[in-house]
Amino acid sequence: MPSKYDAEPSRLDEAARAGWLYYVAGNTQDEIAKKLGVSRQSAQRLVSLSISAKLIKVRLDHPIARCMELSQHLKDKFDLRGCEVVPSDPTSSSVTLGIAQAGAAEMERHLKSEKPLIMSVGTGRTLRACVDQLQQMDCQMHSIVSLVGNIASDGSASAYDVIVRLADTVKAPHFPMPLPVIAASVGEREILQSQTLIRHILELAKNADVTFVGIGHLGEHAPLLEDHFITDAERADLQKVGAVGEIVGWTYDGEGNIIDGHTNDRVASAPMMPNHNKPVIGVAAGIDKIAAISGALRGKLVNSLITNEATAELLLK
Amino acid sequence: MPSKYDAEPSRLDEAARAGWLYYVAGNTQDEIAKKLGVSRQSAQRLVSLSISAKLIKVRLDHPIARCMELSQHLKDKFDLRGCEVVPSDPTSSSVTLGIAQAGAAEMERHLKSEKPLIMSVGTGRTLRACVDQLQQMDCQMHSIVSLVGNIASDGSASAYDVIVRLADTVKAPHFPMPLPVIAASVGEREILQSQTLIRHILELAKNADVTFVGIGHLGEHAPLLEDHFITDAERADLQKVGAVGEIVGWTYDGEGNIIDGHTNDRVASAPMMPNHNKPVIGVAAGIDKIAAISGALRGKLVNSLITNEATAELLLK
DNA sequence: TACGTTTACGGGCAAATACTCACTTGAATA
DNA sequence: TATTCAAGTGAGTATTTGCCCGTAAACGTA
Repeated sequence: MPSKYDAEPSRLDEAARAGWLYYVAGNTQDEIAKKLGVSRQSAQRLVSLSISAKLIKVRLDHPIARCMELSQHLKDKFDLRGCEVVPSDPTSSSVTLGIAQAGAAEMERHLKSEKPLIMSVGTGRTLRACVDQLQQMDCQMHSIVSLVGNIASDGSASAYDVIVRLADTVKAPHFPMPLPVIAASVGEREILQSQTLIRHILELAKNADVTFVGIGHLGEHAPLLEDHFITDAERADLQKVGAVGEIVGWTYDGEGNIIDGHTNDRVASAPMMPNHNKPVIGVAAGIDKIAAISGALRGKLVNSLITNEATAELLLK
Repeated sequence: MPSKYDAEPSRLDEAARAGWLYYVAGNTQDEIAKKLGVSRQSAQRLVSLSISAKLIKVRLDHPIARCMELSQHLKDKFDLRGCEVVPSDPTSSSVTLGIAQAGAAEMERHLKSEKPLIMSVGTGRTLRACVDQLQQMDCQMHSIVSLVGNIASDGSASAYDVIVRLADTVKAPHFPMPLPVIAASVGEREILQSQTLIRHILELAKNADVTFVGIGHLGEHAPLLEDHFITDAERADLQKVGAVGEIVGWTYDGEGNIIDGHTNDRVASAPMMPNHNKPVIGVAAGIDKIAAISGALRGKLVNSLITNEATAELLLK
């Protein structure tokens, strides 16, 4: 297997070099071509590769007035510890655009801490996008624990495996939860959660110093449904009793009250802790998530929010 | 008085937004212009402002990034034409690992030139390692000339015969210097260097288009000593008068000034040319060479450097 | 060895971007 | 009120970049 110190630098090494020269040093592609001894076209390919391989990470470091304003209003209205609003691109279809970078920055901020901390994380597309924006770090003193099972109904590991990727990038010890999101029965949940290993993980999660979760809606394309954790009948049922959103599998109504019974009887995730005294950061945006986010904020299921401009405006309506 | 949450966005806000749309969301400046309701040129100015105001932070997440940064700092600090820093493998004891490949690549880059050029080379373990990494080429139009004698004190050819191996690999006419590195006396040097053949070689060396040299230290295991070109007494003597390093036999102090007298009176190598206007590339790494490399850079005995990460960090201290 | 397939390369060109210059605006000042 | 000056604007233009496409080398297969 080729190592990092291979005689000939891998294509990615060259791409990194080209990307650095282009974005950091401000060379033109012609200059890069000359320096690396390749044609201009090859240099262009390398630069382009450095982006597509996610080697280049761009962030905006400026509080845009409009976003600051929205964030302040959200903080006031929902009594939040923190709130970050990133600009929206009205024409972009990507919901995680911008959110991902902001989420990653917030994660890094916590992970940079000298003293060991426990970070707990949920799962989902949004969190995964955040984790993809993280820079490599060395966080061996921290621990990362999953709040939610990563076993899909068919037994495979979830496609949005946030924790492994996260721990991999920041080189931290991690504790995924080898459980389904929702157990087959109440009894099964009892049995699963009584395992020593799982109890240890749940204990860790309870003591987490900071928590990052995504927020799922229960509409037509509910993540829980799309990932086959619940059936469409169950979803319809939940909606009927007023459920509007879901965090790590726990469904709740418009006021943020955890739904009694239904699938919640079988959710194997770590329990929600409304009004938690540590940062619990929800990362979510999108028009179809408005009700879900609003509920989570009202019920104080999360006490911090990272979202975008458009979503923030709707939440303040 | 305008508050932080003023409705009216400042120019920097607009710049931030434009920068965000450009770098994070990937819009073209035309699209940004449309969205912000300004002309395309203004959009360009905003984007450009977002960079010059350092609102946009670009990071390269790859081990190479550190090397690029170090290389840039070295270039700035010592006013170098070029500088390449290769990753260090902290677990490897080999000092030439990586350097050799980088050096070979640099040599090849020059040798690929269509128009005939003269390459002059020093000697030593490091250069030998570079040459061993060269690929076969056909460079009959170029000439390769040695800067330094290859006759050891016992009359044998040096074990690190760089030039013959180099010329052999790239099939170029070559001019080794049939001299000792250090003549027995000042007079002997005169006689040796007055030979027509030698004078021709020295003339060639003076007109070299590119030069590659190793950098030797004068510590306990100084190459000059180990190869029996100088005695331990001479070495101690040189150290006493401040010599820290040596290039093709010429010893110099911490500021890169060639030592007056001592062994330098008898060095038979081509003369050093500080501040040369052609590339003079030093190839060296290792903790015991720090002072020697630093001196060579300060005195502009070389104007380009190929080294490794660990050495680069120490040089910048 | 011959042949089909994949991969990378570089020429060329249209789109996108950066830069220059002459002009406008508005605030400060004589 | 006139003048100066800094900052911004749009037009025009040169440079840079992104991408298509034909060619060639590399690779796997028969």
